Amino acid sequence: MSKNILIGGAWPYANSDLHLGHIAGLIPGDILARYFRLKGDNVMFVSGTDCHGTPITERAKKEHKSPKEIAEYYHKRDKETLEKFDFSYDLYTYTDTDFHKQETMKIFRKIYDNGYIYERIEPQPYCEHCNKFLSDRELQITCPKCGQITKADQCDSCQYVPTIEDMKDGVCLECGSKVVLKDNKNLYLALSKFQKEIEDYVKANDALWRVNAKNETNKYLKQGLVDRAVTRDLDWGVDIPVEGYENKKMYVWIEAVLGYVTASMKKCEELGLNWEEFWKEKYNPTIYMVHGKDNIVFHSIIFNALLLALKEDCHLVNTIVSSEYLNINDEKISKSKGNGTPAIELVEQYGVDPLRFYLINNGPEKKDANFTIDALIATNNGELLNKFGNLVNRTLKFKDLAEIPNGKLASEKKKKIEETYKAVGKAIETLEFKEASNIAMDLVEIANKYYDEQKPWLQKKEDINEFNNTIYTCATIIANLSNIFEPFMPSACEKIRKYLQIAGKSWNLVEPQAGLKLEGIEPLFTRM
RNA sequence: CGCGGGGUGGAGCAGUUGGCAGCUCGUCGGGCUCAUAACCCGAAGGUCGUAAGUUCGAGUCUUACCCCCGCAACCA
Repeated sequence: MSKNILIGGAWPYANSDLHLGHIAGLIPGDILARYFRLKGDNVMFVSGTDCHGTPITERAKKEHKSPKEIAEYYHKRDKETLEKFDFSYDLYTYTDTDFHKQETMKIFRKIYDNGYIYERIEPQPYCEHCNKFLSDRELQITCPKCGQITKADQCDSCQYVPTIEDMKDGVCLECGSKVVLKDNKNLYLALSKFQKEIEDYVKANDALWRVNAKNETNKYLKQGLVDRAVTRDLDWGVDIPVEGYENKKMYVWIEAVLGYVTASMKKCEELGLNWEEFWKEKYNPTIYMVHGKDNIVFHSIIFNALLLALKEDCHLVNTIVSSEYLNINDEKISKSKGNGTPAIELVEQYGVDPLRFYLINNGPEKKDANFTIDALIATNNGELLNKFGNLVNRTLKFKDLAEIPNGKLASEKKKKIEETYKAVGKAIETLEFKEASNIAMDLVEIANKYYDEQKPWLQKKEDINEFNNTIYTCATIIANLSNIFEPFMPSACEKIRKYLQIAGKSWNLVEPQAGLKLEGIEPLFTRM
């Protein structure tokens, strides 16, 4: 009975390299995707690069490039980074494709026709010199509360959020001219109409959500959902499929979040599948959204509201998988501190498995976590190499051992393996990834203990049958570790499968072939 | 009364519905030699930030207080 499972990884924004914090927040998605595939479920794991929005146009202007050039550069770079981290996306696309733009426009139009997107005319700061309406962040005002000069989205020093009245004396950040207030029309998404439905939905689904996801979402619900403008006065983005809005673009969060839908449509189209299996109520899919804590409300509230507004029997997001933040050397990752080393450089230097395992085992699952190179080295040498790598090596490269002996799997170890599948699976399904990796590692320790108790180096001289059983049992444990660790460290698992000629991956007990020649066994991990 | 996160053996952390305080590393002692000097066994080390309360029982619930961290922009 395979289930339809849609997993959406947050869309990286195309204006800087991905750093380790991004990877830490996205890795749970890959764990889920790999695990459910092993279980035989019908998985669709999608993401892509978010190409639109003001920060990219600002950056393009500064570098005398087009927004498209910036977006394409970072899309390529992010895609390569994610591949090097072994992310198993079914499709990693970007929002500037014609397909995405066409489909999001269709969805937008449907929501408009359904009456959940409506026009509102209201005064907005306008720069007569630049000849354009200014967004809050393009406007400079004197804060009426504390008197400081600040951008108009929020006061830099006292956090006050300016009203439209406060903006009438502002100046354009770009040219310094004083602005005027002028009527502008924008389209608004009627979030307020979904207050009740989203409240009920959250109550019914949040059992597995992290505390941060519940709190953030409830904070907004408690304040009452406020309608949000979904059009922007920009020239870079997705067009508005409504008459009279030819010179505006779609609010980036609206179309970016719809990327989960368009990407799975695209992939299903390529494969000749029906995308509705992952999104429509009648197919009973399970939907996971994976991202950092600052993305929560866009997925728990706005995205769900869009799905509701479509009125097409869409299934809502079941589970929000929201990570906390990763600090580097006890400091927040920031460009000004220069500690946001591009993740791609780290993975090239230290290898994918150690970084993945570290981020899973010590990552920001429930609270902010810290990353240091020393801790990475300790995890690599102590946990991975000394325990896991050594188990593989001492078994498969036992002195003068040429092939997997014809032995018998110790029954209590067989039981242990089966229990481990169950326990790791349960931990993954309840989003306890740190716990899951610990349980998996316990099996490694059990195997090392068993090895020492059996003393195969003595058995080999004294009782060859016992020796065969010991090595066969350990080889079987190793074979199953290649399944159990697959969601965490796919590269190392691939190596094991190659050594033991395990054909398929699965979430069931496998046994290696007795008589298999043991050749070309290389260490799984390298000492740092 | 701005918001949020956190204080658990030397370090880093786990403790989900209250029920004998756990894990990894480090330290000390022992065993083994198959293995990338890796592995295994044992030991020391904590009044769980402070105080009061609820309870047969509190790291876990309540209240007060103390301390640490983040909160312009870049930024998950």
